[in-house]
Amino acid sequence: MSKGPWLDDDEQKAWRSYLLMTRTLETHLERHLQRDFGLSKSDFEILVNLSESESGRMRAFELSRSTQWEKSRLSHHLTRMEKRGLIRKEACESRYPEIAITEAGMAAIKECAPAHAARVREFFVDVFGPDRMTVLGEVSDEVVATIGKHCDTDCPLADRS
Amino acid sequence: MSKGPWLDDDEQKAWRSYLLMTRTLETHLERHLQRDFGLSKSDFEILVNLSESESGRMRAFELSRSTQWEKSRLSHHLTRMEKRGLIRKEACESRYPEIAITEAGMAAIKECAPAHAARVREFFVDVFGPDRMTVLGEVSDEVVATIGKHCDTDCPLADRS
DNA sequence: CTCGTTTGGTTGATGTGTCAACCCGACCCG
DNA sequence: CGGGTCGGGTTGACACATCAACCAAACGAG
Repeated sequence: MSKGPWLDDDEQKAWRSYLLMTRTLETHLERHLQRDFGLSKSDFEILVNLSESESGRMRAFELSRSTQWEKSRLSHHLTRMEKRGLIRKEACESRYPEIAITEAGMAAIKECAPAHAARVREFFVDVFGPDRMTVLGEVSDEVVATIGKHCDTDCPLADRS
Repeated sequence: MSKGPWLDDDEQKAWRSYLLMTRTLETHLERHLQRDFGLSKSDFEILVNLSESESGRMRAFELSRSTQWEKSRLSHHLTRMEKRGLIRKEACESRYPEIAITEAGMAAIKECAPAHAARVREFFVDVFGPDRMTVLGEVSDEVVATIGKHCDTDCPLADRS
């Protein structure tokens, strides 16, 4: 702000390095997941959430909250995942279906999680090292908080679920 | 490596903070671009590259190299952008068409670039501050290099253009 | 009670990304 | 000359994301 909107050369350079890094890392992890286990990043995210819940079942809006996905995206993706046998929508007493992870879904995530974690460690965590990793965690939270503060009063990023 | 594949609690926490940050920042910037200027992140990336070239025209494979996109994605997106009048594919002497930015495309990016840069500054660069930003740039390059090294000998991430 | 609003969720249209297949000219090797 | 194969690019089918519209039950105020 003190320096106007534009980025100076150093800032540009660092920003573009960051952009390249996030893209490279993301595509690398995603391709690995896809080609070795047939799971997309989205599949993985859903399965992680379900498998970390006690009962292996959650309501759709809980998933929506924890993944930050739009409800329609979630709905579409869940029907696709159901078709592939990774989850099941099962009716329960109170009107809305619960989303349950299937045996196949559980097996899939148990199989790929260690390899995925190993890649995250090898290509990211270990490259940063403990100190820089700690700093990254802190500053990430700050960035999220800053955007959140701005959006509370300005734009509807907080998902109109 | 010394610690096995799994992430410990601190690492998990930092990693998830990072994931949340990248997603939040990306969707925020993208929504802003879309709603205020009608441009997607992809449009923006193409237009930046073209507008930064001297002549305002590039061959498709140059764009492919600098954006790191697959050729088919690029081809599809360019035809869509041409339909919207942001670019033009024009024949030149040597067999392949050149991609040229149009007046409309130039106008679009000139209009949105300052606001975009301002948001990057406000929500990211200024939150990091100069020191942490410098470190981020360095470590980003290291991560990219690490992944690149691994993929040279192992998997075809380097786009089989 | 009834009407309006909120909440949880689905649907369809459309835009975008990915994969595999293909096209075609150039270049190389026999 | 004849056939690889490589580089640059297009195409079609499909998976995925986004947006707006819709639906039905629940809630709240008049």
